[in-house]
Amino acid sequence: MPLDLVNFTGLTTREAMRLQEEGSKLVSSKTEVTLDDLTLIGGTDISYIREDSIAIGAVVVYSHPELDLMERKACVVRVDFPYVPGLLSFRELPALLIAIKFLESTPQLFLVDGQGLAHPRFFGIASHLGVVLNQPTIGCAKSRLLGSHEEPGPNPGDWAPLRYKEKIVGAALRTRFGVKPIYISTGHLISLEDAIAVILSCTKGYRLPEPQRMAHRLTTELKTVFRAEGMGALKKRVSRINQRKRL
DNA sequence: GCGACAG
DNA sequence: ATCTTGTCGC
Repeated sequence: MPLDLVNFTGLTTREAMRLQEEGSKLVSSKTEVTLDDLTLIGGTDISYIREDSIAIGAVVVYSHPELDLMERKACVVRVDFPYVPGLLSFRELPALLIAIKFLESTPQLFLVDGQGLAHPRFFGIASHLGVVLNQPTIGCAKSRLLGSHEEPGPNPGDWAPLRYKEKIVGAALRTRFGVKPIYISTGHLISLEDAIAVILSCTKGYRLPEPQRMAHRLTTELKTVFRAEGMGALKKRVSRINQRKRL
């Protein structure tokens, strides 16, 4: 029986780590989509409400290189797996997959909040999502999970390799002058160099690339609806968003 | 044993 | 991630 990288119910941390070791063998760093062929790019994010037991997942699609918002989808789901450094995907992937299923368009590449290759077993959430979807993904994290690097230059585009166990697993990339760098690592079907180029191509003066910013904005917006009007209003809002084809 | 530790 | 007011800087 082939390994199940989607159903995590009842999974122990030991089994989860085992799945990551197996999953990492399926990762490819061969670029499948170059900047010229990239026309639709997706961004994902998750927020939590009710003591971390419920997640609000969101995915947005942007045109490239214009960077116009084309579509957005969301979902509200219970989360069972706790947050454990190194096992993030088992907690967040379910919500991301549900939101992505609602998409009508098909982005060629997804930006994921978290690491890809820059992971203890080289299978962070970006790699995990990429293998499950069999599509290119890039890990775009706001902080470091592991590895070391020198301080990248101060200008947008400057970056320094992130090293872990003698290997370059990612990059500390400066996307905005004088602001803390973000951590880029390959998820699946892309090289680090191309991943950096993609990130820079959709960054508009803010620390995070546009698809990521918008996904985060949507998730925060929905969380506000919950706190102000409750679960009923939140679910209605989500279903209303999911009915719209585009914006 | 101790510190680090994506979201 | 989440809990939170004011505050320093471009």
